[in-house]
Amino acid sequence: MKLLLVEDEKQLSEALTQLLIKNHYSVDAVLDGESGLDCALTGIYDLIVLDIMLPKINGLEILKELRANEISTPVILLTAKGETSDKVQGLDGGADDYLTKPFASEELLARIRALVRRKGEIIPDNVLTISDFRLNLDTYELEGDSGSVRLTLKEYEILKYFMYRPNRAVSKDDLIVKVWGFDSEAEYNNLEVYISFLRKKLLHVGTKATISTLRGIGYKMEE
Amino acid sequence: MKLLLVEDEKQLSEALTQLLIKNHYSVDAVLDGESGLDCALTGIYDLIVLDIMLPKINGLEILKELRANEISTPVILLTAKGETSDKVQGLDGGADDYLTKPFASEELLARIRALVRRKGEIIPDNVLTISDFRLNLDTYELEGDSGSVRLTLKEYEILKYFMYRPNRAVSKDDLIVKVWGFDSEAEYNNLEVYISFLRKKLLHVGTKATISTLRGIGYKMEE
DNA sequence: TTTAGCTTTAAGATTAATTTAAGGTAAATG
DNA sequence: CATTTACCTTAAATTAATCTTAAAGCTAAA
Repeated sequence: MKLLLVEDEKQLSEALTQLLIKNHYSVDAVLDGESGLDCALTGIYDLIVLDIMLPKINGLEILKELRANEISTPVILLTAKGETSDKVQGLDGGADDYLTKPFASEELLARIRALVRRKGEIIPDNVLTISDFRLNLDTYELEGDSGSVRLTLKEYEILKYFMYRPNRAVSKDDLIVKVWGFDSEAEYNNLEVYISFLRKKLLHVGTKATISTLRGIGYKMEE
Repeated sequence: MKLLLVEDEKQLSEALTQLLIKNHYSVDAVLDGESGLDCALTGIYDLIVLDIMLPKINGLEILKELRANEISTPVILLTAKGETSDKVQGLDGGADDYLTKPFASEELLARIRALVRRKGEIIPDNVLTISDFRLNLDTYELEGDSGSVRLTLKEYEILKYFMYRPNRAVSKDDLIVKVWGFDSEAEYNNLEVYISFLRKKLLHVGTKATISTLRGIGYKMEE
């Protein structure tokens, strides 16, 4: 998680940098608006902490420029006490949150956490996760610790069905109805072939999860 | 979790209501199609169990009306035996699942769980409990204080039969009919072998419950 | 039309559940 | 007490379900 800190008061900048590093963020700190804008425009940051009062270019202009360039990195503005108009302008200009100096470290950390989280919610990652592997619903890819594979449509649908019901017995009939349709002529063997394919792919991406067979009952995905 | 039950056979309706309440669902039951549609249109239910043959408005029409009003509450249709065209129409019309009468309670519960789960909620496993051990109906596992074991299909069915009748005598003939089917050629010895298997597994998971033999009568599971 | 990639079919191999069978144990009977 | 009968337990045999692979069949895109 990479943060950009744009703050000209050297002492405060260093203190915040220390604080953020201690909390496992990777931090780039710059001391004036011009450098701030340059860095911010790269778009590589997960979040920007931006002071408003800055030499050369002020924070609000940076923010405006950023949004004009369609960079949607979340921004927390730091404003001096009482400057309510800054706050309004800032939020109107696309800031995600603001903090009035002086503030408690915990306050800043909490807001950073909230924004980083919110970002995750705005762009919901369409991924189902079970133990040590993931099924990416957007790309039809099965992702594990030692790689990822494309799944075909049938493989995907079968695995998805399992992933909604981890550690539960699933009957072949139910699976066939869900994947091939209720009026399909698909035989058990069709499903069995795909289970075989899936097991290979699960192995290939290096997950510990397995599809175990329950003879006469069906299958069960075990984490 | 709020369910709507639309079923005109009063006896069945009441039986199902009891069953669902026992399984911790909150249930509204109505006896004709008109009321059914009114209730369903409120959209407050998490799932609807809908009979097809109904007075006033039939189930398929209710379903159609619902979907036309963009109400996407999951629907399980109840259909009389053999009415395949109903089934086809129903699933085409936006039903999520269907069940042919007569059906086992467990079957209905399982399908409700499956549909509700699809909405992303976590549903606890369905488990039968007797004194100090449990039969997990979703995983086919026997769970005790000192571990759990997989049961095979026959073991599972026999144990389930006992657990629905704790401390009661059970005849061998009944068990054989239930597990092997009424026209099976299974000998008493077949059952006896499985009782032996089960006793071992019960011991293994560390329960105090036992299956005692009643000479000339059958067996009894004692807590 | 050709091609590539899925899906289905089919057949033989494998494996685990189930059944059979046989020898032993304990309860009931007389 | 002897004997019958029901039941238990184990291991081997059988059966049926499932696995796996390869090839054939499809379908949509090039």
